[in-house]
Amino acid sequence: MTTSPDGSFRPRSKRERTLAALIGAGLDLFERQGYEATTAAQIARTAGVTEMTFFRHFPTKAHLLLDDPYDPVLIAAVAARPRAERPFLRAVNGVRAAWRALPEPEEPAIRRRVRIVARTPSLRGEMWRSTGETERSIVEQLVADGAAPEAARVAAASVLAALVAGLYSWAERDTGTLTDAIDDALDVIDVRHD
Amino acid sequence: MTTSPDGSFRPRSKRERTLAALIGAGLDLFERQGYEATTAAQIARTAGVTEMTFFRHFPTKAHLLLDDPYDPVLIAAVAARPRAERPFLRAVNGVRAAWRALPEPEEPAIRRRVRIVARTPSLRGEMWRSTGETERSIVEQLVADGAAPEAARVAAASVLAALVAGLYSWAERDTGTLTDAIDDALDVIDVRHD
DNA sequence: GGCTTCATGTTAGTCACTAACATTTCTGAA
DNA sequence: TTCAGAAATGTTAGTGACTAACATGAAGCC
Repeated sequence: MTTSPDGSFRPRSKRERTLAALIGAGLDLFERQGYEATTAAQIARTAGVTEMTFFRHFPTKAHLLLDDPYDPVLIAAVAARPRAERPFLRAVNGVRAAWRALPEPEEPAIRRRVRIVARTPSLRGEMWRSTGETERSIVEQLVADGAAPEAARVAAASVLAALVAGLYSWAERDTGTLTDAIDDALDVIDVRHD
Repeated sequence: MTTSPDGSFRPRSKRERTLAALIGAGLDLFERQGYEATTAAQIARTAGVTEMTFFRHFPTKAHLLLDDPYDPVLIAAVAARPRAERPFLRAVNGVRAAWRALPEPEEPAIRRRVRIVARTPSLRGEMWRSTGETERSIVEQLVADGAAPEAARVAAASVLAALVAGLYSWAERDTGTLTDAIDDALDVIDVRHD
C-alpha cells in the first residue's frame, strides 16, 4: 500500500481520490468513535460520497482496514526457504524474512490501522479470517514440497498467530520497529534455530 | 455440553426443549444447505418457533455452533502447570492436559460442529474471535506468574492456533481420536519437551 | 385456583450488505 | 474540439442479522 501516515496518498484517477477520502474518513471516525459505532453510510457521507460507493471500493466495512498487499510477499518468502527445512521452521523463517523487507516509512500507517483492529474483537476475527487465505497458500507451498498436510496446517496457523500477536503488541505501544517486534514474537515459538 | 451425536439432549424445562430443537434444526440445515445459506428465521421456523426466540437463546447465529464450555477447563489446566515452565511450554502442556480429560463419547457431536466451522470461512473468523477470550485468560494467568506480557500473548495465540488447526484437521477426516489429533498438532510446534 | 415468573410472540427499526438500472464524469481517438 | 464508450457514481428496493419495547401465554408455586 502506498499510504502515508495519515492514510492519504497521491491521487491519480478519480477512483483513487475517492478511495483516499474514504480511507481518511474511515480511520478518523474509527479512532474517534470506535469501529462498531461507525457506520459505513457515515464514512461515505464524510467522504462526500454515497453508501453504495463505499461498498464499490470495499467489499466489507472491515476491508477498509484489512486490505493489505503483504500476503503475496509472505507466501513468496516462505517458498524461498530451503525445502530441506522442516515445515515449522520454514514458515517461521519465511515470515521473518518477509517482514524484514518492509520499508520503515510505512510503519506509522500500519500501526494506526492495526491498533484499531487490535482493540476491536470483531475485527480480530476478521483479521484471522483474512489471514486464513494466507495460511492456505503457505500450506499449499509446504505440502507441494513434501510436508504432511496436517503438520503444515498447524505450522502455518501457529506461526501466523504469533505474527499477528506480535503485530498487536507492537501497535498498542508507541515505540520500537515492526521488524524487531516480529522477530521477538517469533523467538517465543522458535527456541532453537537449527 | 451434554449433547449426544445428533445434537439433542434430555430436556428438562421448556427452555431446554426449545434449545434442543433449535440446535437440532440448526445442525441439520447447516449440513444440508451450508451455514451462509441458512437463515436464523429458517432455523427458528423448522424448530417451530419465532426468529426472536432464536436470538433469545443464542446471541448470534454463530453461537449455535460455538457455544462451548471447554474454555474454563483449558484455562485451569494451564494454570495448573508448574510456574517454573516458560510461558510457551506452560501453554502447550496445559492445552495438552486439558484435552486429554475430554470424555470420548462427546467426540461425535464435537466433530459434527467443528466440521461445519472448518468449512465456513466466516465461522473460522468467529471461532478465532471466541478463542480470543480464552487467549486473554491464559495470558492473564501467565503474566500473573511473572511472564512478559508480550511473550505470553504470542505463546497463548500460537498454541491456540495450533489447537484449532488440529481440531479442524481431525474434524475433516472420519478417523482417530480427538486427543491424538491434538497431541499431534502440538508436537508440530513443541519439538523438545524439556 | 390464583399469582408470579418465565418463555414466547409482535412490531418496528438499524445496519451491513446486494442487485438492477439510471446518470453523470472521464478519457481517448477522430 | 468533439464525441462515443468506459468508468465512477447515484437511486431504489430488498435481504438478513440482529435489537428494543411492549403484549400475551403458559409453567410452576402456594
